[in-house]
Amino acid sequence: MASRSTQILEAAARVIARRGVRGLRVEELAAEAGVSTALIYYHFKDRTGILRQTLEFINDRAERYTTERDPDAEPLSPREELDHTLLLELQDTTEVRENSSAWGELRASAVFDEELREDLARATLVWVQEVAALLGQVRPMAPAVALAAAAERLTALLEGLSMRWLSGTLQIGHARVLMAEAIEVELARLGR
Amino acid sequence: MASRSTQILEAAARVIARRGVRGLRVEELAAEAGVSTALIYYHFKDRTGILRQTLEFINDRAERYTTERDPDAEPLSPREELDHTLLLELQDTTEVRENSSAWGELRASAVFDEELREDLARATLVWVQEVAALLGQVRPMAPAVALAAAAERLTALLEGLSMRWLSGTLQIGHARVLMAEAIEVELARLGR
DNA sequence: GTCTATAACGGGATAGAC
DNA sequence: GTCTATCCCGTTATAGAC
Repeated sequence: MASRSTQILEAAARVIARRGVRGLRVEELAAEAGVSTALIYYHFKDRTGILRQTLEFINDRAERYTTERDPDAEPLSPREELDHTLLLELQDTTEVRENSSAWGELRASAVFDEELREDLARATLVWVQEVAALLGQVRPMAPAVALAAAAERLTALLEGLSMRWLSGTLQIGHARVLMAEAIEVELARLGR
Repeated sequence: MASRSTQILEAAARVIARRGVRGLRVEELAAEAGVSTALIYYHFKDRTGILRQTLEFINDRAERYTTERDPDAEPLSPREELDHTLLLELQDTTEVRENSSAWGELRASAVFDEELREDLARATLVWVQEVAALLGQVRPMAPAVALAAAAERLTALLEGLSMRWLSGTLQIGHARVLMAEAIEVELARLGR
């Protein structure tokens, strides 16, 4: 059974996906969690505290759905794993939507908030290196700098496509096609 | 002499670059423009109206600095014009920074604000078609759908790189290199 | 731990004079 | 067209009962 705090954090993730970090209203969060606003303040210091812990919560959850795989399923080839990793973020499921929204909010907020930058830069670096490593498995002969550059482009593109999807500029299906082609394009270059 | 409305919009671009769309306070905007808050509401319907027109304003301005060229300079080749158009958005000047910040904010805000979506989608479409046309001049034999897809990827990548730059995750010089290489990569594919 | 009720305040928007 | 003054609503946060 999830604790009250967890229940509130889950509700917060849903509200943030719907309204954004800066659109989160404590009253709406309370309604979403089925509790009173006062109880929110019993469990969390203030609005900023809610936000910080929610982003942590979302990050942990993303780690789970990105990494975790059915142990009975046959292992993926490097190429499949690459596609899997990148295209997983372009799926219209509640969890991915919530996560992508929060990530986009975090990225956009960091432009005006020094405090967020370091965490964001570190998380981005980890992600880029992960993708670079996967690219390296598919193209073992490619030089490291080329792999790094391709990984930076693919992840930056994913962020761009994700924002266009979430902001209603791009259909999710089309975004996936564009992303898949981008992987092709980059691999073609790395394979020369 | 710029009109009052223009003066306010210029101030709005500066405030948005500093505080973000959601950090824009009408009072701060009034101070920045050197007028009263009431005058803002004389010239604009409401806060959302300010935002919408500012988007239009920065778009027009971007159009200007992207398109406009010294009439005495020799004309650019299609390829040069393509590089020019895309790399201009990755320059550390006040105007570009303001435009990119505002654009990123509007993109992020549109995720949670229906009202902004249509304008943003239209502006994006215009931009994508412009880039697709330039790509078509460099690769006249490429099919239209391939040109459109490449243009969507390049512009989405530019948005992604721009956000990383503005949020302090990526050096501007490196962002330019990545963008330039992306153009190479896409042209290589279109040229097959 | 959880609620109801409300204090306190920030900020969008307007009235009305000039 | 532009200002000063202010209204008033939405939101955060707390007090105090249970």
